[in-house]
Amino acid sequence: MQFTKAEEYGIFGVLYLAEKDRAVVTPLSEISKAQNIPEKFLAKIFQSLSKSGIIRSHRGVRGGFTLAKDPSEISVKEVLETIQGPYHLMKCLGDFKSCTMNKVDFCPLREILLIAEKRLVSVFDEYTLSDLVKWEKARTAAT
Amino acid sequence: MQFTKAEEYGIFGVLYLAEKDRAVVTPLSEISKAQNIPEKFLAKIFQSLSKSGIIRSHRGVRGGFTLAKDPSEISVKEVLETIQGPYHLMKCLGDFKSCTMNKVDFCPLREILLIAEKRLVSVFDEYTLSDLVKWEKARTAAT
DNA sequence: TTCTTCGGCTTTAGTAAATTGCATAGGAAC
DNA sequence: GTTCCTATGCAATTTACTAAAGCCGAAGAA
Ligand code: SF4
Ligand code: SF4
Repeated sequence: MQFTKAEEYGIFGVLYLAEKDRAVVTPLSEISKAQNIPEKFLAKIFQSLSKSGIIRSHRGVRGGFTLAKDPSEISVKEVLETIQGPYHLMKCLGDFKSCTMNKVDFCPLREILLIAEKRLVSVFDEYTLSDLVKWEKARTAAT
Repeated sequence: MQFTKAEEYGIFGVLYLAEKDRAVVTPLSEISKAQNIPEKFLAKIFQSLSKSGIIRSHRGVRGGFTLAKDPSEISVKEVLETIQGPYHLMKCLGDFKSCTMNKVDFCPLREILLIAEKRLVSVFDEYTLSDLVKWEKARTAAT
């Protein structure tokens, strides 16, 4: 529900890959060091990302990770949801049954949360990793 | 950052008041019982709401709470932010200095979070308590 | 004075996030 | 095929925050 370290780390992890050539295999240790992320934590995150087909893993000597698709085809939403599951402002938004109070039939708060969440998630769906990389490059070029 | 019980309880608490005539003084015990909220928890929430001028407290025998303004003048955002402080998807959005990684100059993730948060909060700013009451009444009338 | 209801503070319990550790498996290099 | 490197998988820990309860004091109507 909230923005968590895992998500932040995940984004920066894939972003690091997105900034390189897709063919370059990058070990976890390098990413972890470059982005200041606890290595084991990033490992767990990358495991999920690998399973869901966003990145590809390569074991053995000189192994590591590469992006599985082009950065322009990976939405921010995709990355975030892979890491922490569907983003919900409150559990009941995914399933009305999980309402903690006993609003079995109707809940005005839920209505407004649905609207809010829809707008929120749409932002993450609109942007891709290549957008982020673009912004960063534009910024460093400007200075 | 996340939607918390306190916020949910707070909304339902004021909503209970909003459904009544503004002149009626309602004790915490009644609200707590009607909405299934731990009384002491609700007490703490109402304390903040009282301080920020959303509701008014009345002590002594037959005391309790009333709304300080008309429901149509109380935005959902106002209530939520009173309870848990400014809503931020990540701390750095309020203050760049509180960045946990060392992105001192620029951060692409922050850019996208700013956009997302703006859209999210705008929803809560658009609706007032009277909107929620209206929805509820429309619903109960329909069934 | 008395009883009721809010006010403010402290403490406890519960839950989830953040991090670390270790033993295993796959695979390149030689 | 041996060796070394790097990911994989699971368990355990620490930390942080949420949720809730408790206690005593203050205000105020009856
Ligand atoms: S009371 Fe409303 S907002 Fe809360 S969990 Fe139930 S449906 Fe969701
Ligand atoms: S790295 Fe970016 S998103 Fe994360 S705290 Fe710093 S500014 Fe915010």
